[in-house]
Formats: sequence, C-alpha cells, structure tokens
Amino acid sequence: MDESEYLATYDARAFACPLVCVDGVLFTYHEHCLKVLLVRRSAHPDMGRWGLPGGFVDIQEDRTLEDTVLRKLREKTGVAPPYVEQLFTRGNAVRDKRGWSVTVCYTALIAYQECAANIESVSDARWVDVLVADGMNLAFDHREIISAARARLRQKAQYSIVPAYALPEKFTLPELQHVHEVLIGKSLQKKSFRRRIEQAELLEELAEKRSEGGRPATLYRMRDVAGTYTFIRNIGE
Amino acid sequence: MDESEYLATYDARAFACPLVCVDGVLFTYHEHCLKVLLVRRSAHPDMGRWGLPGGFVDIQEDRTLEDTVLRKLREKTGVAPPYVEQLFTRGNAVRDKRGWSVTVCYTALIAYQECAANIESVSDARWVDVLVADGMNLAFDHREIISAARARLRQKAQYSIVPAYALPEKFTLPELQHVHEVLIGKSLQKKSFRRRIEQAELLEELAEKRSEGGRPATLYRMRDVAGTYTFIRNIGE
DNA sequence: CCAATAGTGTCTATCAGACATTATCTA
DNA sequence: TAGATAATGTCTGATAGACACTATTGG
Repeated sequence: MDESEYLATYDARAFACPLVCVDGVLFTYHEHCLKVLLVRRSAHPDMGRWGLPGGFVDIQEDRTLEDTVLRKLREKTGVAPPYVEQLFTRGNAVRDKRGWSVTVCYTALIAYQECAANIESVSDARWVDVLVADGMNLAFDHREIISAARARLRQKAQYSIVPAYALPEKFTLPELQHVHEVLIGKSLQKKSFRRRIEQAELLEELAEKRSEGGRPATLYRMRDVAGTYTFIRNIGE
Repeated sequence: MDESEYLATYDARAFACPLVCVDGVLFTYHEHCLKVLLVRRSAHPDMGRWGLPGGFVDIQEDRTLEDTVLRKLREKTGVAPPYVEQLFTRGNAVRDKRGWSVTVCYTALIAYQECAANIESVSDARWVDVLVADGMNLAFDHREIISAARARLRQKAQYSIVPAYALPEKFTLPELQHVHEVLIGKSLQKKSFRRRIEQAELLEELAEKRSEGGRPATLYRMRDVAGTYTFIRNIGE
C-alpha cells in the first residue's frame, strides 16, 4: 500500500484519542492588583463553577491552536490580546471527568481598559484578583494552571518588560514598575528599574505627562523590539 | 440533567478531535558534538524518512503525557533519560497529512554511554549530529521542532547547568564547559565558568581524576539541586 | 510653605570577561 | 625537558542595590 492509498483509507476515529482543549490565562493590571479573567461554566462538567476561558479545538473552524485560544478569548473580551504565549500542556486520564484529556494552556496579557466594557456587560465573565482566585474552588485543574502562569510571568518580570502588555498603550514608568513589583512580590529600586529600560532603549518617550498628585510622570510607549528583549541579568533577586 | 447523568451518556467520539501525539527530542553529547536521536519511520505517512521518536497517546496504557514520551523513548533507548522537560505543543490542520494534529514535544537529555548499546543494536534508531540533522529532510515538522529544542537548550546553557544531563554521572568541568560551548556556539572563559559553578555549590567534587594527555581533571557529580538552579546572570553574552 | 510623587547622582557590591600565571600529568 | 591540559590570580568593566538628593506638581 502506498501513502496516498493509506491516507485515503485512514480513519482518524479508529483509535481512541484524548479530548483536546485550550485554556487561556488572561491577566491584566488594575487598581494596583493583578487580575485574571474567569468565566462561569454554563455546562457540565463542573457546571456553575468558575474557570478559565477555553474549550475544545474546532477542527473545522480553527487552523491552529493559536486560532482556538484567540477565538475563545475574543468570545469573552471582544478583542485579541496584544500578548499571547503558550504556557504548557497538561494531559492525563483524570483531570476531566469525561475522560483522557489534554489542555494546551496559554498566558495572555491585556490592558484593563481594552475590554472593560465588554466584560462588565456580561455576567458570566469577571476579572478576579489573583490572590482571590488562588482561594477559589475552580473547575478542573484551573487553579494550578493559573499558579503556573503567574510563576512564569514572575520570571519574565525579572528579565523582560513583557508585563507592559498588561498596561494600556501609553503608560508611565512608575506604573510599569508597580506591575513588576506585584508580580515579583517585592518592591524594586526605581533607579535600577529605569536605568536598564533606558539603556536598552525599550520605550519611546512621549511628549505627554500624567499627573497623579505629585510631579507629573512622563508617558511612554513600547518600541517594537521591547516585547522580545531579554536582559542578561535579573532584577529583584 | 445532572452531572452524573451527563457523564454517563457522554460520548467522547461525538465531536471530531485532533490526533494527539508526543515527540521527544533526545540530545546527547559525544565526540565533541551535540547529537539528536532520530528513528526511521516504518509506517505511513512519511514512511522511510527519519524523524523524532514519538507517537500517539495510548489512553489505555498511559496515565499522563509524560508516560507517553517516556514509553516512546524507552522503546528506542531501553532506558528513561534523567532529564525530560516539555518544550511546547504544536497543533494545526496541515502538519500531518492524516488531518488536524497536535504534538506535545519534549526535550530530553541523556549520557551517550547510557544507551549506546541499545541504539547500536537496532538499525532504525541513530544518533545524528545536530548540524547534519538540520540539513536532512525529516518527517513532518520535525526539523523545526529540533531547532526550537536546540534554541531553548542554548538559553538554558546560559543560566543553568541543565546540559550536564547530557553527560555521564561523573564528568569533568572542562567537559561540561565544552557542552555549553557547543550549545552556545562560542568559547567561554574557563575562569568564569568554574567560578559560578563553585560559588553556587552545584557540583560535588569526587576524589577521582581523569587524565586526558595533560594534567588530570577532577571528576564531579551533580548535586540534587543542580538541575533546577538558575543563575541570575547569563554567561557567554 | 508642605505633601506627594517623579526622577537623578553617586557610591558600593557582585559577577562576567580577559588574560597571564601556575600546576600536574605524559612522552 | 617539552607539550598538553587543568586550575588559579587578578584586574577591568558592566550592571544591580542602596539611598540621598533634586524636580515638579497641587493645595
């Protein structure tokens, strides 16, 4: 039998295969806290519980796994987040009561304002403080997945400015520093923080300033390279 | 309908699902080169081509995805590698001619001696220099997967001593340094290399030495913590 | 003026890079 | 002794930490 014959007669359903779904851990920064997007499950299993936005791959609709996670996030937020990165994949016989299941997990970041209107208008999706989420009884293994996403993002806060994607397009350095501080879990030296960002030329200084009770802070915007830049030395250790 | 009713009547095959397989990128270090384990495909599709060890998840046999990759690697090498880490997951409609497919990829490291006998005894598995593999026409998207695994391992060589898992239990510092040099693609200062490993107390110095034409080199063994330790500053930048 | 927040100056500590020097083996 | 490889000494440079200082706003 040659390959074309083999393919013509191949039946993908002949062998039992795991269920394949995708989950998105979408973070934002709002009111000095890191928040994660949770949705209330409207179907079995774990109906009524809160969990991560996600669902099965639709092999008709989606061309890639990224398509799936973007589709799921857009359903809840109305937009595509500016930062989406694969976290890891978990697959085992027990995580889903329906049977052997695999979930490909993504970490995503977005500005709060970018989708606040969409989320406030629906009752089945909510921003939840990560500290609160950590104490909730979430669906499946979603609590562990959120923990792992936070841990990874914490690492990134030490050697990149990826967390800037959790802020609006224009932001101040003290704001960005505070996002990093919340992620890392300790306060940072503002001098060190500014110095490395300036030296790597990661941000574009804007003419505008923003006042917050004291001296107005300069607004910045990320340069194109900023999302992929990694420092050779960690901050906050 | 309550959850138990739902689960009792749930049919996992009712919805078309991607094929789920696992691929392992097993590296070793031998004769001053980084090698990757390739196997010759004995079945369609891409029959006859070389590719990564891997295959479908067996939902009867495997409890987790790690079980699957370990099973596949053991089939080819006879042993379980001391280092296995998930790399990423690729899933799309086109990578496998049989249809929408997802592959969960793992990077693994092992000492050459650990499985040389097993691999030499079979003709369908072979260690291939990564530079050679990069020029081969491999099955599926396996060439890209190997590239990504190398890139990730290269990063790890800069801030950890994970590459030590590609060596036997006992090894010398110049040996380890050379593995890092091959991965990073440039020579390193031996003083810098030794200094950071000594300071972090990652290795246990053994009484034995090994001679290689000049002054004998001290043998070392990894401490338990050494595999997870990360330096706060990169080497070789 | 004071309080608050933004931003700078400058010293120190740590650690990688560079490279000369010493140590220990074999032929 | 010469050649080879292992290991150390020591200086320099880059960059994070610490913290005092100045700058710019509102009240």
